[in-house]
Amino acid sequence: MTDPLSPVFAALADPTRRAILSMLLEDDMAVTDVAEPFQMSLAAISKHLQVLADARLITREKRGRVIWCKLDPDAFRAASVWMQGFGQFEPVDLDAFERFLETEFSAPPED
Amino acid sequence: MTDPLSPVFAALADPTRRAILSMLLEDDMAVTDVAEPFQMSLAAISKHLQVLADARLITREKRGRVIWCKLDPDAFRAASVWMQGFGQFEPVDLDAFERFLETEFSAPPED
DNA sequence: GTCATATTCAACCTTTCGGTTGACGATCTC
DNA sequence: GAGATCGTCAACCGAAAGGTTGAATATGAC
Repeated sequence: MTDPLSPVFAALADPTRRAILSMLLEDDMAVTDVAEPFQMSLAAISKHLQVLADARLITREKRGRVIWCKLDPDAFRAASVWMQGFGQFEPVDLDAFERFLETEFSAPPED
Repeated sequence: MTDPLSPVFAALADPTRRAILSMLLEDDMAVTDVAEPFQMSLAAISKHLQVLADARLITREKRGRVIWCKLDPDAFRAASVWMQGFGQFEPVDLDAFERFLETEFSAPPED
């Protein structure tokens, strides 16, 4: 079953994991540092990070004996897009937004 | 614990519940009609609807012996706003999006 | 090589989740 | 009132979630 959305929302359903994501918004972090503010075992945090990685909300990269965790925006975007389908009955003109996105993505990057 | 986000994401984590929400996007529905396309008992669907209602993603209103379910946009919006905090480091040109929103909201509707 | 550090693995426990079935209360129809 | 329909409740079940502890595995420092 290829349902990428379920693991994303399931991962976001836990306040500890959302807190971790907020921390990672500031900066990439090592596992031990992620665990520090929480009153639970390192193994528990390690599991939470695994859940986040399975949902592709974060990536982990090993450098030396330290594993660095960083946010991965892709899964956020997919979930966000799905949710915005339910924003349709709010004031933003979605057709206009789509036209905006099209020009936004098709335009050659300037520098 | 007042954590409104956790039940919302937990509710969205189940594909059956997301399918129900998509159906409600079309129109308000009675519980029996919601259950019809699914291969599970009415009681199971009833539980799913309870979860969605607890998360305030839907509201239910009893008229006669029929209970009508309808989407409630507020919880969607709250979750969507939270997620957009993590979309900020994505490639979409946010400044351009803001300009888009501004014209979108300030321009008098043309026809 | 030895010792400390960083992280995961494995086994376990308790609680929650998602489903079932059968009985029940309300409501409409006749 | 009798009978069908709408929806929930209650009890149960197996699987998954979220935590613990203790051992294991890499790696870095000396």
